[in-house]
Amino acid sequence: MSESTEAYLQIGEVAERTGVTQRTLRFYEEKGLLRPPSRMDGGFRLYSEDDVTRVAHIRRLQNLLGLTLAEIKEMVEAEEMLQELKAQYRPEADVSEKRRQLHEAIGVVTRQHGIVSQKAEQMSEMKEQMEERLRTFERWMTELEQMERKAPVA
Amino acid sequence: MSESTEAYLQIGEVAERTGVTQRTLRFYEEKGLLRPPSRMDGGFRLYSEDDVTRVAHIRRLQNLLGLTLAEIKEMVEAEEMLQELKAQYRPEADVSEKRRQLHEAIGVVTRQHGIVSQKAEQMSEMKEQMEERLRTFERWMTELEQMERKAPVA
DNA sequence: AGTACAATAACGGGGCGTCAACGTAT
DNA sequence: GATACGTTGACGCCCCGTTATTGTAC
Repeated sequence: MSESTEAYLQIGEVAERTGVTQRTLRFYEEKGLLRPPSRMDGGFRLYSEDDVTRVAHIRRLQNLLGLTLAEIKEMVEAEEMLQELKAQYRPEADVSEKRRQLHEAIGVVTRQHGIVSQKAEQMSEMKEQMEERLRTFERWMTELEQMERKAPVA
Repeated sequence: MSESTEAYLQIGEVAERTGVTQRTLRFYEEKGLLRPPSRMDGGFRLYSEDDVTRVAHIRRLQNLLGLTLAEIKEMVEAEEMLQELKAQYRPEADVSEKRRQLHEAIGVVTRQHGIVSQKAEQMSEMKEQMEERLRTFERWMTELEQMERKAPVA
């Protein structure tokens, strides 16, 4: 169904598309957040579309949830297990082992979901507060303008 | 109306109540995020309830919005201007100067509000995604359990 | 033979954690 | 005089940004 044998990206393109620097991509690799990509003969890194997705995911976990790279690494590893799980879906292998892995993955995502829910709630609180403050400011501004009308500057 | 002349807190109590370390409190002071508190004769820092509020505010800006301390400092300074503004509300002083300050404060809060809105939206997207993933996992789990029923382990 | 892009190595900075050595006393 | 709490350094870690130097070619 899908064609195009050359979906490979160099580090610069990945950087551009994900909004991180090349340095960051190499750093993530060094820390085990990204699997070492394949290389060209000259040593240039060749990334896949999957890698782009991964980076985007990592960034959301960092920016939105404020997780450390160590925490993110755990999650990323759990996701890899799922990849395996999906890949070996046919070969029935050890079913109880699969159950164990799946259970762990559910745990990870459930924890993530808890964090997101909590943060989302705090966010809306904060948003409300800010909106109220803005309304107050606008009132003050109006009052100040009326003062200027009654007692002009000079 | 309010009594109790001694609402003063030592650094340890502030740390406990705000959930940051003493190191962090001293660091914020060093960086100008907290005004240097008063001191006892021996040199111990004495914080006010206001300081506790400030710290909580700073932390929300850090954790929820992911702002840098430099950015937070700007905001904190804008808030101080507002304190003045409120305090000098009677003394009519330079009205156009007040307008300028108020205008700036409105700008700051508006920017904050923009960030919050955007993040809140991304949050709910993420939450949805996670909920869908969880549903998928549960389905898989059910399937696995059925497989075990048909072909028991040993 | 020049340009664009990539590779590794190394130093630097923000935001604290973590001693160490020493002074105070809610 | 022992205990809990506080003070100022100073060094270290994490997550990269930023050169600098050298090699490769989607």
